[in-house]
Amino acid sequence: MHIKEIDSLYAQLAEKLKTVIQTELNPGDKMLSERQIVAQFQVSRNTVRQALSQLETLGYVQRIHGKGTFVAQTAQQLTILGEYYSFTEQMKALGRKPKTQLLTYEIVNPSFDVLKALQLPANAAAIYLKRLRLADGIPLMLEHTYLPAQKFSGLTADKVAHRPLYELFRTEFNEAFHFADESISATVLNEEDATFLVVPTGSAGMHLKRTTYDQKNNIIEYTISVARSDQFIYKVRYGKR
Amino acid sequence: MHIKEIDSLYAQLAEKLKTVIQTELNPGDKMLSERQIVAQFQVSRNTVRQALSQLETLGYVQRIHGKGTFVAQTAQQLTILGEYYSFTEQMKALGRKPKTQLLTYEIVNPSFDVLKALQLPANAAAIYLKRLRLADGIPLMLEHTYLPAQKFSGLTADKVAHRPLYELFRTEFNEAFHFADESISATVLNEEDATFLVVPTGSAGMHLKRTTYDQKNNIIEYTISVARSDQFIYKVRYGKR
DNA sequence: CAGTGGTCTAGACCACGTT
DNA sequence: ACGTGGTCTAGACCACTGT
Repeated sequence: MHIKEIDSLYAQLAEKLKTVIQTELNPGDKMLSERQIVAQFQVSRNTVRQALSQLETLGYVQRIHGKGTFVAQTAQQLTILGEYYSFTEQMKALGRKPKTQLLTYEIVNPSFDVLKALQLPANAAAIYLKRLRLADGIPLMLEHTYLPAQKFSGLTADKVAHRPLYELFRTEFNEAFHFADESISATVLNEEDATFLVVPTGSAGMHLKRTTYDQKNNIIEYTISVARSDQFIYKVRYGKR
Repeated sequence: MHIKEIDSLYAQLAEKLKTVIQTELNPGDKMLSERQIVAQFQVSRNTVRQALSQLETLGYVQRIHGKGTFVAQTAQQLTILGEYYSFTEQMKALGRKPKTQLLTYEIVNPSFDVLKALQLPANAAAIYLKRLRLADGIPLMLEHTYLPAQKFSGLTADKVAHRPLYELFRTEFNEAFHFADESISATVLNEEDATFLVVPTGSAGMHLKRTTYDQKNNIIEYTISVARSDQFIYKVRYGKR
């Protein structure tokens, strides 16, 4: 095996730079500037930028406008248990300072997909919440939550902004978490999501869609989340219980 | 909200092209060539290529060397249940033709991370399997599996190549799946993984790490998988059982 | 063969951060 | 003021796909 293709110039350059990074430099070190690489390797600056772009998307380097190119710090990823239902409690258990920003509170006529997920009739209203979850000030995930408006008619923006959702379910609506279905996929972050999560457009992210059921097997919540994949790992256990 | 920044030229161009794609074209349609865009929008070809690159990583278009740029087909993603333990059985249940290619069979002295995951002493050997999973001929995931060599000493390459691993566990070693821990994260695919999965380097992918336990709570398997995120969605259920 | 995307060059100016 | 990465240009050649 190990068939080596005749690579393009920038791919060769990226390989060379990768070697330099791994053998001579440490995380956080500043490396050669683009113009220094141009001079040293006798290639055009566009070629250098192609090589550096590849190294950046693969997570080897980080480029900062006006400062330079740096060997990437490998961030410590948080391990989040999938079945855990309270973000706030879980963050506290991990010794992190959780924060939830309520960005939007609206009564909406949801799209067909959302109606289907909530198993609501065509004209039903839903409460839409857009919330940003942070740990130690670092944005972790952006959540779009839809709740059946009829069932949770007393749920005001003020309440949502100051208390955990699952706590409100229990105390104000006598609804307890029974089980949840979650689907997980990976995507490249678009500009809007990337802006909220403070990462470059094109970074890897996780898409989580969760449907939560109460004790009577009614759907009480449908949440679509977009998460920074450099900041957390999702952990799941199968089988034993 | 909706603060609009003064974007770069290529970002503006990308936005214009996106509008054209969404209003005038259908998936699979061929769109303007790079040189046609250059002529029509009065920008340089590099700028056009920057815009198209962005649209490609965000999944709006697909560029094919020698043919042209096409509006992306949104692939039908397979829903894979996380707790299911046999790839082959699950694919059959979904009506897909599964195939597993055994790429590597080796007895190795695994790295520290793998030893730790398998809870083996420092000098222990492991069986290393590299397998590519396909459905209907499309590569889905690349699996790196490590098994404790002592426990599975009779497991030959020939057996592994022709029968499902969990079946061999049951029939030849009297080891049954009890439970598994799995961690899930998203990354951008590096060149090697992307080559096996037949997607462009830099596409989004999922990293799955699974530790499987038998009835006596001994670890019988540690598998690191890299999966194409355009081809499948991982589904998990919490709580009820 | 013509047309397409892929790579590469040499040079220019802009925007940002530090000194 | 200076050096950095970010954007943009105009032009060239290569590699691939179809006719």
